Amino acid sequence: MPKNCNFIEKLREVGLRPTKQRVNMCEVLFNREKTFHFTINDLVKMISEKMNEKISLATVYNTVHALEKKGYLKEISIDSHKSYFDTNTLAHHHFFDEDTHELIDLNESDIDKINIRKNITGKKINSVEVLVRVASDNQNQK
Amino acid sequence: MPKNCNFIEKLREVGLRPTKQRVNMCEVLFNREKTFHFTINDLVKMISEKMNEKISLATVYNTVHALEKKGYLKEISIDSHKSYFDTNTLAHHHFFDEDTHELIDLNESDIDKINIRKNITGKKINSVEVLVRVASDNQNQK
DNA sequence: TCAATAGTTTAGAATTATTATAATGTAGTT
DNA sequence: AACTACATTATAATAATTCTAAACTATTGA
Repeated sequence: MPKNCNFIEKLREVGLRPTKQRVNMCEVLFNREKTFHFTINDLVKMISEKMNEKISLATVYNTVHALEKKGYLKEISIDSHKSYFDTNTLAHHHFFDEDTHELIDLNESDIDKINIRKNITGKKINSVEVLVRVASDNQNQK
Repeated sequence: MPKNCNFIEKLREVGLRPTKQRVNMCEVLFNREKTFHFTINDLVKMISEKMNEKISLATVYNTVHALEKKGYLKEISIDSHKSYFDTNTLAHHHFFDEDTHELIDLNESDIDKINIRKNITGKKINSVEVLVRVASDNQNQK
């Protein structure tokens, strides 16, 4: 979604009612230069601050899942203990910093095209994603 | 770990007391031809059957984590709702079948060597792993 | 061999993340 | 304005995992 667009119309277009909570969530998520990664808890805090009032945790879960279903968010499974979401919904690769638990996008140009030689009969490939785990140079692997 | 080895000695070598529960867990996990993937619940069932008595869920969690820390198991994060473990502890790639939630290992030869062109100062690469999501050919992506 | 002790197992309680529920509220339509 | 369908909310329920403290067991060394 482009910067400074009207999220009321965007939401309506995809069949989601543009409630106060949803519009605020969209502004927090999409009204920015670069895509980013977040957890549900991060998002609750950010929206509550923006709105200057509480938002129900259940609403954030519901709305995140609604946006995910419409293709505006993507869930990232990296750490089994936390669920991350990404506003970059294209298939892409990540660095995961094992020290800070920070997630960093890799550009297409940072990695060679990946060719999968095996295929499974009756199954098609939906996505191919690489996870590069990194950690501080002067300490051992966790 | 090779087939039919004595897990009592193996456990002792890495500093884990060879208790009845741990030896049984090792036999379930490592006394087989091929590496495999499992969840904690799968494992509780398998060990209980093998022992012909109940094993505490807490013990399975403790022991899986002890084996993981010693490098005999590896956690795989694919599905944020379930935690999978793998007896193949080498960095390797996977197919994930989105229909059945089955996890299939990819051989080294099934995929070209991956070259990461970007690097982060002060960080070293610990692993590079590819996840290929597949689904039935005649249905849309989940 | 046998007691001391340090690590282990256990059932159940606690915690955490997520989903369900049901009452209240609100957007869109007439 | 009023109806209706969908949303939001606080709270309860559920599920996965971790914690706790008492009972147990493998190891050590007298």
